[in-house]
Amino acid sequence: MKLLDIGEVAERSGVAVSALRYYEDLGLITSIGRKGLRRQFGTEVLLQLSLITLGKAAGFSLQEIAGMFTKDGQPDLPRGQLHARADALEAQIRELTVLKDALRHVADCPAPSHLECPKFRKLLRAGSVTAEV
Amino acid sequence: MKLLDIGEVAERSGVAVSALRYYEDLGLITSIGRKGLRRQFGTEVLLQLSLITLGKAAGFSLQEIAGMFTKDGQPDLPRGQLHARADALEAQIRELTVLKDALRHVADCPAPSHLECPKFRKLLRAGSVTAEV
DNA sequence: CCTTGACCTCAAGCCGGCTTGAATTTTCAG
DNA sequence: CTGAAAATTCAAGCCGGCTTGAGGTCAAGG
Repeated sequence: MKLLDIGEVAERSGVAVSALRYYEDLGLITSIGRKGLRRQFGTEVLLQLSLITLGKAAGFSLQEIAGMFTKDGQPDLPRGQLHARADALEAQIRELTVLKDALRHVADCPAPSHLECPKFRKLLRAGSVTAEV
Repeated sequence: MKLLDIGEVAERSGVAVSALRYYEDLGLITSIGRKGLRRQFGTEVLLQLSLITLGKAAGFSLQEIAGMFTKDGQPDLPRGQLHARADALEAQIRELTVLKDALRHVADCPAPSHLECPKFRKLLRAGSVTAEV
């Protein structure tokens, strides 16, 4: 199996060298061994990094992601947790959609004060972002 | 006009007292004056806080939000910026949707290794979250 | 009048997720 | 063989957005 220097992992994964060391500290990835001082990574680390990046984008913390790999680096994905996160993402998507519409409305509404526009207020309320004004 | 103690503003806006002081430091909100030591706020601060909360939810930084109020606290919303942010939100929504689908797929796909499932890989690529594996 | 609870200021701390810097060591191309 | 490029460790710093703590002040109800 071809071994990769940390720099090559960084280049191919798009993850900074310093971040890779940090991930190794956290136990998120593992180097196969050393050549002199230098860490050597197997190519499977690239797949792991894809999953890590995916997990981060989905809003998991690094700690949570760490819990999704077994000690030997195999993904071990907790179905329930994933569905829960997917549900959370759906909720977030709905929220962001409301927000986006509110933003467009604010940008385009010719009313003197948005705060008095009933449509705008309704949008806000739909987003659970409102004080008791 | 009725004046509000900071505690009442906190209660009615859902924003912590410490956060309100912080916002005042940043110039995001303004107290009308003091009664003794105590800040007194006008009720319009509640509307401002709604907008601030909205802006935060939409991903604006506090600095950016500060730029959306005139010196006298009137909203002064930069249309272009709002549309740009709405566009960004749309992009984020698309990304999150892909993510959500990927998550559901991972949770349900019976394949031994998700990393080898073509459908999963396709989902990942669609989300621009992939390394050159 | 006096207590008490809400308020005040200021500096420091916390969170996650890295990045940066300094001082070294090693590898590899020429 | 040599010298540059790339790697190493470790501690400290940075970011935004607050929160916390210590120590002090004050207004209003009983």
